[in-house]
Amino acid sequence: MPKLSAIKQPESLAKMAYDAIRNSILSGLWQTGELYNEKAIAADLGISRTPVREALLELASQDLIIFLPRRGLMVNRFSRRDVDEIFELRKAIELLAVEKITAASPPFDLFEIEESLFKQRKAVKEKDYSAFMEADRRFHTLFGELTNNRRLMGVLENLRDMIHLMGTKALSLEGRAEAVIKEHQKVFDAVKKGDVEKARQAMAYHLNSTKDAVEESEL
Amino acid sequence: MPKLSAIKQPESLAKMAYDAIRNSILSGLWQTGELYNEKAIAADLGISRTPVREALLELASQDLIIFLPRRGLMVNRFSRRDVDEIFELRKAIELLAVEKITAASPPFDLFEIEESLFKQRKAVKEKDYSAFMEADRRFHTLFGELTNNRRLMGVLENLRDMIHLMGTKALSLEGRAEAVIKEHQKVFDAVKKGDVEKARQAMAYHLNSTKDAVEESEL
DNA sequence: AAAAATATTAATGTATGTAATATATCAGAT
DNA sequence: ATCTGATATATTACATACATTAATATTTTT
Repeated sequence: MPKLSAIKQPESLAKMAYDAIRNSILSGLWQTGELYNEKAIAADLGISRTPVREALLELASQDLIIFLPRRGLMVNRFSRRDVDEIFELRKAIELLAVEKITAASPPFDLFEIEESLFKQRKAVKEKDYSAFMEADRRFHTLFGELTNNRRLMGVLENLRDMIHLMGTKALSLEGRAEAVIKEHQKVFDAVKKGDVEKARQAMAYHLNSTKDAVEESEL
Repeated sequence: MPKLSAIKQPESLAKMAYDAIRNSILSGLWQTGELYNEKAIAADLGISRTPVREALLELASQDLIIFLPRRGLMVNRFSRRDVDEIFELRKAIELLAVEKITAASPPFDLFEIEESLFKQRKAVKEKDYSAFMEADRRFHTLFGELTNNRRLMGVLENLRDMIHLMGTKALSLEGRAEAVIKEHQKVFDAVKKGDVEKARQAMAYHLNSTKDAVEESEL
Protein backbone atom coordinates (compact mmCIF):
# COMPACT_ATOMS: atom_id res chain seq x y z
CA MET A 1 0.00 0.00 0.00
CA PRO A 2 1.39 3.42 -0.87
CA LYS A 3 2.03 5.88 1.89
CA LEU A 4 -0.71 8.45 2.21
CA SER A 5 1.61 11.27 1.34
CA ALA A 6 2.57 9.46 -1.83
CA ILE A 7 -0.97 9.40 -3.17
CA LYS A 8 -0.95 11.96 -5.90
CA GLN A 9 -4.03 14.07 -5.75
CA PRO A 10 -5.21 15.18 -9.14
CA GLU A 11 -4.11 18.69 -9.93
CA SER A 12 -6.67 21.36 -9.43
CA LEU A 13 -8.08 23.05 -12.49
CA ALA A 14 -6.62 26.29 -11.22
CA LYS A 15 -3.14 24.79 -11.27
CA MET A 16 -3.71 23.35 -14.72
CA ALA A 17 -4.89 26.70 -15.96
CA TYR A 18 -1.89 28.37 -14.39
CA ASP A 19 0.51 25.97 -16.08
CA ALA A 20 -1.24 26.24 -19.41
CA ILE A 21 -1.27 30.01 -19.44
CA ARG A 22 2.27 30.33 -18.11
CA ASN A 23 3.39 28.00 -20.83
CA SER A 24 1.68 30.00 -23.52
CA ILE A 25 3.49 33.06 -22.27
CA LEU A 26 6.95 31.56 -21.87
CA SER A 27 6.78 29.75 -25.19
CA GLY A 28 6.01 33.01 -26.92
CA LEU A 29 2.61 31.84 -28.12
CA TRP A 30 0.98 34.72 -26.35
CA GLN A 31 2.39 38.00 -27.49
CA THR A 32 2.61 41.36 -25.80
CA GLY A 33 0.12 43.73 -27.31
CA GLU A 34 -2.59 41.13 -27.73
CA LEU A 35 -5.58 41.41 -25.41
CA TYR A 36 -6.96 38.35 -23.66
CA ASN A 37 -9.86 37.87 -21.28
CA GLU A 38 -11.07 35.45 -18.68
CA LYS A 39 -14.09 34.27 -20.58
CA ALA A 40 -12.24 33.37 -23.77
CA ILE A 41 -9.45 31.63 -21.86
CA ALA A 42 -11.98 29.63 -19.86
CA ALA A 43 -13.75 28.59 -23.05
CA ASP A 44 -10.41 27.61 -24.62
CA LEU A 45 -9.50 25.43 -21.68
CA GLY A 46 -13.01 24.07 -21.40
CA ILE A 47 -13.44 25.15 -17.79
CA SER A 48 -15.22 27.91 -15.95
CA ARG A 49 -13.92 31.37 -15.23
CA THR A 50 -13.33 30.72 -11.55
CA PRO A 51 -10.13 28.65 -11.75
CA VAL A 52 -8.91 30.76 -14.67
CA ARG A 53 -9.30 33.88 -12.61
CA GLU A 54 -7.35 32.27 -9.81
CA ALA A 55 -4.53 31.42 -12.19
CA LEU A 56 -4.49 34.93 -13.63
CA LEU A 57 -4.23 36.54 -10.22
CA GLU A 58 -1.19 34.40 -9.55
CA LEU A 59 0.40 35.30 -12.86
CA ALA A 60 -0.27 38.97 -12.27
CA SER A 61 1.37 38.81 -8.85
CA GLN A 62 4.38 37.41 -10.68
CA ASP A 63 4.32 40.32 -13.10
CA LEU A 64 3.96 38.01 -16.08
CA ILE A 65 0.69 39.64 -17.08
CA ILE A 66 -1.02 42.93 -16.38
CA PHE A 67 -4.69 43.69 -16.09
CA LEU A 68 -5.95 46.56 -18.20
CA PRO A 69 -9.20 47.63 -16.56
CA ARG A 70 -12.24 46.92 -18.74
CA ARG A 71 -9.99 46.08 -21.66
CA GLY A 72 -8.62 42.69 -20.84
CA LEU A 73 -5.20 41.44 -19.88
CA MET A 74 -1.87 41.48 -21.60
CA VAL A 75 1.47 39.74 -21.41
CA ASN A 76 3.72 42.18 -19.64
CA ARG A 77 6.21 44.25 -21.59
CA PHE A 78 9.42 45.02 -19.77
CA SER A 79 11.01 48.42 -19.71
CA ARG A 80 14.64 49.26 -19.21
CA ARG A 81 13.80 50.00 -15.59
CA ASP A 82 12.23 46.56 -15.17
CA VAL A 83 15.39 44.93 -16.48
CA ASP A 84 17.52 46.96 -14.08
CA GLU A 85 15.31 46.10 -11.13
CA ILE A 86 15.14 42.45 -11.90
CA PHE A 87 18.85 42.07 -12.38
CA GLU A 88 19.69 44.03 -9.27
CA LEU A 89 17.50 41.75 -7.19
CA ARG A 90 18.74 38.69 -8.97
CA LYS A 91 22.32 39.63 -8.28
CA ALA A 92 21.69 40.07 -4.58
CA ILE A 93 20.19 36.62 -4.32
CA GLU A 94 22.41 34.66 -6.67
CA LEU A 95 25.58 36.12 -5.24
CA LEU A 96 24.48 35.08 -1.79
CA ALA A 97 23.74 31.62 -3.12
CA VAL A 98 27.06 31.17 -4.89
CA GLU A 99 28.90 32.44 -1.85
CA LYS A 100 27.11 30.06 0.47
CA ILE A 101 27.67 27.11 -1.78
CA THR A 102 31.31 27.84 -2.40
CA ALA A 103 32.04 28.30 1.28
CA ALA A 104 30.19 25.15 2.35
CA SER A 105 32.13 22.54 4.25
CA PRO A 106 31.89 19.72 3.62
CA PRO A 107 31.54 20.85 0.00
CA PHE A 108 28.25 20.37 -1.80
CA ASP A 109 27.84 17.80 -4.51
CA LEU A 110 28.33 19.76 -7.71
CA PHE A 111 27.59 16.94 -10.11
CA GLU A 112 24.32 18.32 -11.38
CA ILE A 113 25.80 21.72 -11.98
CA GLU A 114 28.58 20.18 -14.05
CA GLU A 115 26.01 18.14 -15.90
CA SER A 116 24.10 21.27 -16.84
CA LEU A 117 27.31 22.61 -18.35
CA PHE A 118 27.69 19.52 -20.53
CA LYS A 119 24.12 19.76 -21.67
CA GLN A 120 24.50 23.39 -22.52
CA ARG A 121 27.59 22.70 -24.62
CA LYS A 122 25.75 19.94 -26.42
CA ALA A 123 22.80 22.22 -27.06
CA VAL A 124 25.06 24.82 -28.66
CA LYS A 125 26.61 22.26 -30.95
CA GLU A 126 23.17 21.07 -32.00
CA LYS A 127 21.84 24.62 -32.20
CA ASP A 128 18.98 23.57 -29.94
CA TYR A 129 18.03 26.87 -28.33
CA SER A 130 15.24 25.46 -26.27
CA ALA A 131 17.61 22.90 -24.72
CA PHE A 132 20.13 25.67 -24.18
CA MET A 133 17.63 27.76 -22.25
CA GLU A 134 16.61 24.75 -20.23
CA ALA A 135 20.21 24.00 -19.28
CA ASP A 136 20.74 27.64 -18.43
CA ARG A 137 17.75 27.63 -16.16
CA ARG A 138 18.98 24.46 -14.54
CA PHE A 139 22.44 25.91 -13.91
CA HIS A 140 21.05 28.91 -12.10
CA THR A 141 18.23 27.14 -10.34
CA LEU A 142 20.64 24.58 -8.91
CA PHE A 143 22.48 27.28 -6.99
CA GLY A 144 19.15 28.27 -5.51
CA GLU A 145 18.26 24.70 -4.62
CA LEU A 146 21.60 23.98 -3.02
CA THR A 147 21.08 26.84 -0.59
CA ASN A 148 18.18 24.80 0.77
CA ASN A 149 16.27 28.03 1.35
CA ARG A 150 12.76 27.62 -0.03
CA ARG A 151 11.93 31.29 0.11
CA LEU A 152 15.10 32.28 -1.68
CA MET A 153 14.30 29.71 -4.34
CA GLY A 154 10.79 31.04 -4.62
CA VAL A 155 11.95 34.56 -5.35
CA LEU A 156 14.45 33.26 -7.85
CA GLU A 157 11.83 31.15 -9.62
CA ASN A 158 9.62 34.19 -10.04
CA LEU A 159 12.47 36.19 -11.48
CA ARG A 160 13.40 33.31 -13.74
CA ASP A 161 10.09 33.42 -15.59
CA MET A 162 10.56 37.10 -16.27
CA ILE A 163 14.15 36.62 -17.30
CA HIS A 164 13.06 33.89 -19.67
CA LEU A 165 10.45 36.20 -21.09
CA MET A 166 12.90 39.04 -21.57
CA GLY A 167 15.92 37.11 -22.45
CA THR A 168 15.32 34.56 -25.16
CA LYS A 169 16.16 37.27 -27.63
CA ALA A 170 19.57 37.90 -26.06
CA LEU A 171 20.58 34.48 -27.30
CA SER A 172 20.28 35.62 -30.88
CA LEU A 173 23.19 38.00 -30.37
CA GLU A 174 26.29 36.87 -32.21
CA GLY A 175 28.45 34.70 -29.96
CA ARG A 176 26.23 35.09 -26.91
CA ALA A 177 25.71 31.36 -26.34
CA GLU A 178 29.46 30.69 -26.37
CA ALA A 179 30.05 33.59 -23.97
CA VAL A 180 27.44 32.22 -21.57
CA ILE A 181 29.15 28.86 -21.50
CA LYS A 182 32.56 30.38 -20.84
CA GLU A 183 31.12 32.47 -18.02
CA HIS A 184 29.30 29.54 -16.48
CA GLN A 185 32.46 27.50 -16.62
CA LYS A 186 34.41 30.17 -14.77
CA VAL A 187 31.79 30.26 -12.05
CA PHE A 188 31.87 26.50 -11.76
CA ASP A 189 35.65 26.31 -11.60
CA ALA A 190 35.83 28.87 -8.82
CA VAL A 191 33.08 27.14 -6.86
CA LYS A 192 34.81 23.81 -7.22
CA LYS A 193 38.09 25.25 -5.99
CA GLY A 194 36.25 26.75 -3.04
CA ASP A 195 37.44 30.23 -3.93
CA VAL A 196 34.59 32.34 -2.59
CA GLU A 197 35.76 35.71 -3.81
CA LYS A 198 36.51 34.46 -7.30
CA ALA A 199 33.18 32.65 -7.50
CA ARG A 200 31.32 35.80 -6.49
CA GLN A 201 33.17 37.83 -9.05
CA ALA A 202 32.61 35.29 -11.80
CA MET A 203 28.88 35.16 -11.10
CA ALA A 204 28.67 38.94 -10.85
CA TYR A 205 30.44 39.25 -14.18
CA HIS A 206 28.11 36.72 -15.77
CA LEU A 207 24.98 38.44 -14.50
CA ASN A 208 26.19 41.83 -15.65
CA SER A 209 27.04 40.55 -19.07
CA THR A 210 23.65 38.84 -19.31
CA LYS A 211 21.93 42.05 -18.36
CA ASP A 212 23.87 43.95 -20.99
CA ALA A 213 22.93 41.36 -23.58
CA VAL A 214 19.28 41.58 -22.65
CA GLU A 215 19.30 45.33 -22.87
CA GLU A 216 21.18 45.32 -26.14
CA SER A 217 18.77 42.85 -27.69
CA GLU A 218 15.73 44.77 -26.48
CA LEU A 219 16.71 47.92 -28.31
CA MET B 1 -10.95 68.50 -13.08
CA PRO B 2 -8.63 65.91 -11.60
CA LYS B 3 -6.37 63.92 -13.83
CA LEU B 4 -7.75 60.50 -14.66
CA SER B 5 -4.96 58.77 -12.84
CA ALA B 6 -5.82 60.74 -9.73
CA ILE B 7 -9.38 59.47 -9.55
CA LYS B 8 -9.38 57.01 -6.72
CA GLN B 9 -11.37 53.99 -7.64
CA PRO B 10 -13.18 52.41 -4.73
CA GLU B 11 -11.29 49.50 -3.30
CA SER B 12 -12.49 46.10 -4.32
CA LEU B 13 -14.07 43.87 -1.70
CA ALA B 14 -11.20 41.47 -2.26
CA LYS B 15 -8.71 44.15 -1.26
CA MET B 16 -10.78 45.11 1.74
CA ALA B 17 -10.98 41.48 2.80
CA TYR B 18 -7.23 41.13 2.33
CA ASP B 19 -6.53 44.15 4.51
CA ALA B 20 -9.00 43.08 7.16
CA ILE B 21 -7.65 39.55 7.43
CA ARG B 22 -4.02 40.64 7.27
CA ASN B 23 -4.73 43.07 10.06
CA SER B 24 -6.33 40.41 12.21
CA ILE B 25 -3.24 38.29 11.78
CA LEU B 26 -0.62 40.99 12.36
CA SER B 27 -2.45 42.41 15.35
CA GLY B 28 -2.45 39.00 16.95
CA LEU B 29 -6.25 38.79 16.98
CA TRP B 30 -6.07 35.60 14.97
CA GLN B 31 -3.99 32.99 16.69
CA THR B 32 -2.05 30.05 15.36
CA GLY B 33 -3.84 26.85 16.17
CA GLU B 34 -7.31 28.25 15.58
CA LEU B 35 -9.10 27.06 12.47
CA TYR B 36 -10.91 29.48 10.22
CA ASN B 37 -12.90 29.01 7.03
CA GLU B 38 -14.06 31.00 4.04
CA LYS B 39 -17.72 30.87 4.87
CA ALA B 40 -17.40 32.18 8.40
CA ILE B 41 -14.99 34.93 7.35
CA ALA B 42 -17.32 35.98 4.55
CA ALA B 43 -20.24 36.12 6.97
CA ASP B 44 -18.15 38.14 9.42
CA LEU B 45 -17.22 40.66 6.77
CA GLY B 46 -20.71 40.70 5.35
CA ILE B 47 -19.60 39.74 1.85
CA SER B 48 -19.60 36.61 -0.27
CA ARG B 49 -17.01 33.87 -0.28
CA THR B 50 -15.52 34.84 -3.62
CA PRO B 51 -13.53 37.94 -2.62
CA VAL B 52 -12.61 36.28 0.65
CA ARG B 53 -11.16 33.37 -1.23
CA GLU B 54 -9.18 35.73 -3.40
CA ALA B 55 -7.75 37.45 -0.34
CA LEU B 56 -6.89 34.13 1.29
CA LEU B 57 -5.00 32.93 -1.77
CA GLU B 58 -2.89 36.07 -1.63
CA LEU B 59 -2.21 35.64 2.06
CA ALA B 60 -1.27 32.01 1.52
CA SER B 61 1.17 32.96 -1.23
CA GLN B 62 2.74 35.28 1.33
CA ASP B 63 3.01 32.42 3.79
CA LEU B 64 0.92 34.24 6.36
CA ILE B 65 -1.67 31.47 6.41
CA ILE B 66 -1.76 27.84 5.39
CA PHE B 67 -4.64 25.83 4.03
CA LEU B 68 -5.36 22.57 5.77
CA PRO B 69 -7.34 20.54 3.26
CA ARG B 70 -10.94 19.92 4.38
CA ARG B 71 -10.13 21.34 7.79
CA GLY B 72 -9.92 25.05 7.23
CA LEU B 73 -7.08 27.49 7.36
CA MET B 74 -4.66 28.57 10.02
CA VAL B 75 -2.31 31.40 10.76
CA ASN B 76 1.12 30.06 9.93
CA ARG B 77 3.45 28.95 12.65
CA PHE B 78 7.11 29.51 11.94
CA SER B 79 9.78 26.95 12.59
CA ARG B 80 13.43 27.54 13.29
CA ARG B 81 14.09 26.77 9.66
CA ASP B 82 11.60 29.40 8.57
CA VAL B 83 13.34 31.99 10.70
CA ASP B 84 16.71 31.03 9.22
CA GLU B 85 15.39 31.20 5.68
CA ILE B 86 13.64 34.49 6.12
CA PHE B 87 16.61 36.18 7.72
CA GLU B 88 19.04 34.86 5.15
CA LEU B 89 16.95 36.29 2.37
CA ARG B 90 16.34 39.49 4.25
CA LYS B 91 20.04 39.97 4.79
CA ALA B 92 20.83 39.56 1.11
CA ILE B 93 18.34 42.24 0.20
CA GLU B 94 18.80 44.71 2.99
CA LEU B 95 22.57 44.62 2.72
CA LEU B 96 22.32 45.40 -0.95
CA ALA B 97 19.97 48.26 -0.13
CA VAL B 98 22.14 49.78 2.55
CA GLU B 99 25.19 49.47 0.32
CA LYS B 100 23.48 51.16 -2.59
CA ILE B 101 22.16 53.98 -0.45
CA THR B 102 25.43 54.60 1.33
CA ALA B 103 27.39 54.67 -1.90
CA ALA B 104 24.96 56.97 -3.70
CA SER B 105 26.29 60.22 -5.03
CA PRO B 106 24.85 62.71 -4.69
CA PRO B 107 23.80 61.32 -1.33
CA PHE B 108 20.17 60.44 -0.69
CA ASP B 109 18.01 62.49 1.62
CA LEU B 110 18.16 60.64 4.91
CA PHE B 111 15.71 62.85 6.77
CA GLU B 112 12.96 60.28 7.02
CA ILE B 113 15.32 57.63 8.28
CA GLU B 114 16.52 59.94 11.01
CA GLU B 115 12.93 60.77 11.82
CA SER B 116 12.12 57.10 12.31
CA LEU B 117 14.95 56.94 14.84
CA PHE B 118 13.46 59.82 16.82
CA LYS B 119 10.06 58.21 16.80
CA GLN B 120 11.46 54.93 17.94
CA ARG B 121 13.24 56.57 20.87
CA LYS B 122 10.07 58.35 21.81
CA ALA B 123 8.12 55.09 21.64
CA VAL B 124 10.53 53.41 24.02
CA LYS B 125 10.23 56.24 26.53
CA GLU B 126 6.47 55.99 26.37
CA LYS B 127 6.55 52.19 26.35
CA ASP B 128 4.36 52.25 23.24
CA TYR B 129 5.26 48.95 21.64
CA SER B 130 2.95 49.36 18.71
CA ALA B 131 4.57 52.70 17.83
CA PHE B 132 7.97 51.10 18.30
CA MET B 133 7.18 48.36 15.80
CA GLU B 134 5.79 50.89 13.37
CA ALA B 135 8.96 52.99 13.57
CA ASP B 136 11.04 49.87 13.15
CA ARG B 137 9.13 48.91 10.07
CA ARG B 138 9.56 52.42 8.73
CA PHE B 139 13.32 52.38 9.30
CA HIS B 140 13.79 49.19 7.33
CA THR B 141 11.21 49.93 4.67
CA LEU B 142 12.84 53.27 3.91
CA PHE B 143 16.04 51.58 2.84
CA GLY B 144 13.97 49.52 0.46
CA GLU B 145 12.16 52.57 -0.87
CA LEU B 146 15.33 54.55 -1.40
CA THR B 147 16.70 51.86 -3.69
CA ASN B 148 13.84 52.76 -6.02
CA ASN B 149 13.53 49.11 -6.95
CA ARG B 150 9.88 48.11 -6.77
CA ARG B 151 10.54 44.41 -6.93
CA LEU B 152 13.12 44.54 -4.20
CA MET B 153 10.64 46.48 -2.09
CA GLY B 154 7.95 43.93 -2.81
CA VAL B 155 10.03 41.04 -1.56
CA LEU B 156 10.96 43.03 1.51
CA GLU B 157 7.34 43.90 2.25
CA ASN B 158 6.38 40.25 2.14
CA LEU B 159 9.16 39.33 4.51
CA ARG B 160 8.21 42.22 6.75
CA ASP B 161 4.78 40.80 7.50
CA MET B 162 6.31 37.51 8.51
CA ILE B 163 8.96 39.21 10.59
CA HIS B 164 6.27 41.19 12.33
CA LEU B 165 4.36 38.01 12.99
CA MET B 166 7.41 36.22 14.38
CA GLY B 167 9.07 39.08 16.04
CA THR B 168 6.76 41.05 18.28
CA LYS B 169 7.70 38.68 21.06
CA ALA B 170 11.41 39.46 20.67
CA LEU B 171 10.63 42.92 21.94
CA SER B 172 9.66 41.53 25.31
CA LEU B 173 13.25 40.42 25.89
CA GLU B 174 14.98 42.51 28.54
CA GLY B 175 16.76 45.45 26.92
CA ARG B 176 15.90 44.46 23.36
CA ALA B 177 14.26 47.75 22.46
CA GLU B 178 17.27 49.75 23.61
CA ALA B 179 19.61 47.44 21.70
CA VAL B 180 17.59 47.89 18.52
CA ILE B 181 17.86 51.65 18.80
CA LYS B 182 21.61 51.54 19.33
CA GLU B 183 22.02 49.25 16.33
CA HIS B 184 19.83 51.39 14.11
CA GLN B 185 21.80 54.44 15.15
CA LYS B 186 25.07 52.79 14.15
CA VAL B 187 23.68 51.91 10.76
CA PHE B 188 22.45 55.44 10.28
CA ASP B 189 25.73 57.02 11.32
CA ALA B 190 27.71 54.90 8.90
CA VAL B 191 25.29 55.61 6.06
CA LYS B 192 25.48 59.33 6.75
CA LYS B 193 29.25 59.26 6.71
CA GLY B 194 29.13 57.38 3.43
CA ASP B 195 31.18 54.53 4.86
CA VAL B 196 29.89 51.61 2.83
CA GLU B 197 31.77 48.84 4.56
CA LYS B 198 30.86 50.06 8.02
CA ALA B 199 27.22 50.49 7.03
CA ARG B 200 27.07 46.95 5.69
CA GLN B 201 28.63 45.59 8.82
CA ALA B 202 26.33 47.56 11.09
CA MET B 203 23.25 46.35 9.26
CA ALA B 204 24.53 42.78 9.20
CA TYR B 205 25.15 42.95 12.90
CA HIS B 206 21.68 44.34 13.52
CA LEU B 207 19.97 41.67 11.45
CA ASN B 208 21.92 38.89 13.12
CA SER B 209 21.11 40.19 16.54
CA THR B 210 17.45 40.51 15.61
CA LYS B 211 17.42 36.96 14.36
CA ASP B 212 19.00 35.76 17.58
CA ALA B 213 16.41 37.64 19.59
CA VAL B 214 13.58 36.14 17.57
CA GLU B 215 14.91 32.66 18.01
CA GLU B 216 15.52 33.15 21.69
CA SER B 217 12.01 34.46 22.27
CA GLU B 218 10.45 31.64 20.28
CA LEU B 219 11.87 28.97 22.54
C1' DA C 1 -21.29 66.68 -40.99
C1' DA C 2 -20.25 67.36 -36.11
C1' DA C 3 -21.61 67.00 -31.51
C1' DA C 4 -24.39 65.28 -28.03
C1' DA C 5 -27.22 61.97 -26.16
C1' DT C 6 -28.45 57.31 -25.79
C1' DA C 7 -28.16 52.43 -26.12
C1' DT C 8 -25.36 48.39 -26.50
C1' DT C 9 -21.54 45.58 -25.55
C1' DA C 10 -17.81 43.57 -23.16
C1' DA C 11 -15.32 42.78 -19.24
C1' DT C 12 -14.78 42.17 -14.62
C1' DG C 13 -16.26 41.78 -9.57
C1' DT C 14 -19.29 39.53 -6.67
C1' DA C 15 -22.84 36.26 -5.15
C1' DT C 16 -24.67 31.85 -4.94
C1' DG C 17 -25.45 26.97 -6.14
C1' DT C 18 -23.67 22.16 -6.47
C1' DA C 19 -20.87 18.09 -6.12
C1' DA C 20 -16.99 15.75 -4.21
C1' DT C 21 -14.57 14.30 -0.28
C1' DA C 22 -11.88 14.40 4.00
C1' DT C 23 -12.89 14.54 8.72
C1' DA C 24 -15.69 13.89 12.66
C1' DT C 25 -19.39 11.46 14.98
C1' DC C 26 -21.52 7.68 16.70
C1' DA C 27 -23.45 2.86 16.93
C1' DG C 28 -22.33 -1.71 17.45
C1' DA C 29 -19.04 -5.57 17.87
C1' DT C 30 -15.25 -7.42 20.40
C1' DA D 1 -13.01 0.51 27.00
C1' DT D 2 -11.52 0.19 22.28
C1' DC D 3 -11.80 -0.72 17.62
C1' DT D 4 -14.50 -0.82 13.17
C1' DG D 5 -17.39 0.77 9.93
C1' DA D 6 -21.36 3.42 8.53
C1' DT D 7 -23.30 7.96 8.50
C1' DA D 8 -23.31 12.80 8.92
C1' DT D 9 -20.98 17.10 8.60
C1' DA D 10 -18.03 20.58 7.03
C1' DT D 11 -15.26 22.51 3.64
C1' DT D 12 -13.69 23.41 -0.46
C1' DA D 13 -13.32 23.53 -5.87
C1' DC D 14 -15.74 24.65 -9.48
C1' DA D 15 -19.71 26.26 -12.15
C1' DT D 16 -23.03 29.54 -13.00
C1' DA D 17 -25.70 33.63 -12.52
C1' DC D 18 -26.02 38.47 -11.66
C1' DA D 19 -24.45 43.41 -11.10
C1' DT D 20 -21.61 47.11 -12.41
C1' DT D 21 -19.27 49.97 -15.33
C1' DA D 22 -16.09 51.61 -18.92
C1' DA D 23 -15.77 51.48 -23.72
C1' DT D 24 -18.02 51.40 -28.04
C1' DA D 25 -21.60 51.87 -31.31
C1' DT D 26 -25.78 54.04 -32.64
C1' DT D 27 -29.04 57.46 -32.98
C1' DT D 28 -30.60 62.01 -32.65
C1' DT D 29 -30.07 66.81 -32.78
C1' DT D 30 -28.17 70.89 -34.38
